[in-house]
Amino acid sequence: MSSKMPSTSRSLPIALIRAREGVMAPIRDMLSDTGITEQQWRVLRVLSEHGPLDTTTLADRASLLHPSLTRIATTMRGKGLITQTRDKVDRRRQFIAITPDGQKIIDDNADQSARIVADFRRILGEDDFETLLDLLGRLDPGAQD
Amino acid sequence: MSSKMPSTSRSLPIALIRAREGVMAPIRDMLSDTGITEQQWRVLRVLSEHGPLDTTTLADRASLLHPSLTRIATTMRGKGLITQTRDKVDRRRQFIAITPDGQKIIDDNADQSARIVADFRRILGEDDFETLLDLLGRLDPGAQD
DNA sequence: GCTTTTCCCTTAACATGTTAATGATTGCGA
DNA sequence: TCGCAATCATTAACATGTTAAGGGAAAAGC
Repeated sequence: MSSKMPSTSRSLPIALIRAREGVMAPIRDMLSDTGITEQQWRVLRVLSEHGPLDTTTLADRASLLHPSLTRIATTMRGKGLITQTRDKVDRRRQFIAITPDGQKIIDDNADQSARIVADFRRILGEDDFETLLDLLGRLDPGAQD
Repeated sequence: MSSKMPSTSRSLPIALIRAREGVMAPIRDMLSDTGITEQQWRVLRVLSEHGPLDTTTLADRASLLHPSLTRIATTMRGKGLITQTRDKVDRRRQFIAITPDGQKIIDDNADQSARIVADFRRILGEDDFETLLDLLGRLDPGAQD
C-alpha cells in the first residue's frame, strides 16, 4: 500500500474514461437505431465536413489509428456509406468520400446530435464548457490549433 | 454540409479521446517494459489500494466493463499477478486479490508513475488540474463522491 | 418446498485499440 | 538504372470495448 501512489479515485486517466463514457452514452443511444458505431459516425462527420480525404488525413481528423480505419472503411464500404478510390497520380494513396446514403445518416441525426451537444453545454454552462475544451486541448500533444 | 452540425474540431468526444491519448502515452511507455497493459495496471492499482475485492466492485473501481474484467482476470491469473477465489458464503461471488508478484510491479513503478502525474500537474498548473478533474466529474453520470 | 425472479459472473460475437510486420509504390542517390 | 530508403496503406496478432445471451446460485413470493 505504497503512499507514493495517488488515489485511483482522483486519477486523471480514469476521470477521462468516465467522462467519455458519460458523453458517449446518449450518442450511442442515438446511433443504435442507425446500425453504425461511434467511430463510423465520426468518419461520416469528418467526410461530410471536409469532403473527400486521403486515409491518413481522415484517420487523423477522426482520431482513429490507421489500422482501425482500414477495417472500419471496409465495413462502411460494405454498407454503401463511403467510396474508396486510388489516387491516379500517387497509386499508394487511397481517397475516401461519403455517399448519399452516408450523408443521409448525417442529415437524419443532425438535429438530435445538436441537441445532445447543447445539453452538455447547458449542464456545464457556457463558460465551463469552453474551459473544459481548452484544458483538454492542453493535454493533447498533437494540438495543431 | 449541414450547418446544424458543430465542427468536429471542437467536439467534446474527440477532445476527450485526444486528451486521454496524451495522458496515457507516457504511462504506456512505462508499462511496455513490464509486459502488462494499461487496464491490467489499473486492476493492480485498485487491488493494491483497496485489498481483495469482488469482481463487480473491482470492475467499477477500475472503470472496466465486466466482460472485459473476466478476460483480463484470466490473463492476469496466468501471469501470477492475481488470485481468484469463490466466496464460500455466496457461491456466485468471486474474490480477486493481488499477489506478491503483482504488488512488485506496483512497487517497481510507483516512483515513475508519481513522476508522470506530477508532470501533468505542472503542465496544467495546480489550479487548472483540479478544475479539470471537477469538470470531468460533472460529465460522469455515476459520480458517487 | 417449489416456482419464479433476481443476482453475479461468464461466454459469445463483433468492432475497435495497439503494436509490429508486410506490401506496394514512389523518390532519391550513386 | 539500379539499389535503397522513405512513404502510404494493409495485414496480423493480441487485448479490450460493447451488447446480448447463457448458466449457476441465492432470494423472494406463494
